[in-house]
Amino acid sequence: METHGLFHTIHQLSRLLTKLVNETLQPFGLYSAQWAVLFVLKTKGAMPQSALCEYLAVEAPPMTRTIQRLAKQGYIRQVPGEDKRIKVIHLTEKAREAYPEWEQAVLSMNDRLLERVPEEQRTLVQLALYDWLGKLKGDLHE
Amino acid sequence: METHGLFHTIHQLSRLLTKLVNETLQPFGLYSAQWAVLFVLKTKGAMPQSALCEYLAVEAPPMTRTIQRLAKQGYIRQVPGEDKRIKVIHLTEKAREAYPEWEQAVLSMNDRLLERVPEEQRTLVQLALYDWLGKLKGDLHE
DNA sequence: TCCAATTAGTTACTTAGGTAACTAATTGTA
DNA sequence: TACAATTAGTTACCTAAGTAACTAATTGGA
Repeated sequence: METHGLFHTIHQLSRLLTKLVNETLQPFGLYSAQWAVLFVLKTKGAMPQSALCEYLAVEAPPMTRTIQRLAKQGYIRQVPGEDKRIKVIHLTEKAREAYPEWEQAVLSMNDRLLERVPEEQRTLVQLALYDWLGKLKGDLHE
Repeated sequence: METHGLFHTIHQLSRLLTKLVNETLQPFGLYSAQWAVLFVLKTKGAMPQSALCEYLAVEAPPMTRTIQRLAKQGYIRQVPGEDKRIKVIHLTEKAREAYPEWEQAVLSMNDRLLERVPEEQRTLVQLALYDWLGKLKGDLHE
């Protein structure tokens, strides 16, 4: 198991986790990319679209699409900022009402996914990956 | 940094790694999904398309597409098996000739990506993730 | 033996992400 | 101040992976 093994494992994990979250959210008509946005808005409050991109480390075009779908579903509002280029994204009342149910489903799924990983190991892996990601992103901008 | 953090980190890593490999392979007109197939064929030898799917943990339709593109580029041949449903995928001579150059580029990129991660930590994370992935896949089939 | 069930692969359509090229608004500078 | 450069967001088109529904070949059971 050399470098290929690690990369392949990460890709597989990423795909599998997305798939399981999608299954969890299916009853609510949501997909993982939409959930990520809703979660950030609920946790951090309303923010410009560009801030959502930065926070989720996603380029602008996919964010535009996700935002547009959420708007169509009535879960967010796009409020023009005083800088007229900016769209500030707000959760709607409809989203705030439904949110606890979504969150409950996702959190209990997450717990189920992680219950087989010992707490200590989990933290260790998390820190190591986070650190590695940071270094990689740092390398890119130099 | 709770469960969301870990999942988000894994997704970001996966996307970033794919992106960097794609950049590495761009001069050769290859993409990461194609490289994965070429690597397996070179390492394990010719095999049916279904075996490639299983090995790379990818569903049949994306594999069909990748195979078709590789065939169009002249890097693989699809040889009908004695069971006429099966297509056995072989590397062509053209692919074998170019392979060392591809491999050199990818391996040196991989080394560069991992050079900032201490050897010991790397092994530890690799084993932990591999173990976790195995448990998750096990849970699915029960 | 013959027909139902399974298997290998394909086709059509979906989510999710990326880059390049664009528009409109704003900022900075000669 | 006027115009160039930058920024926010969109549009068009790309890779990559997924599901559902299909065809063709093979296997197994009544």
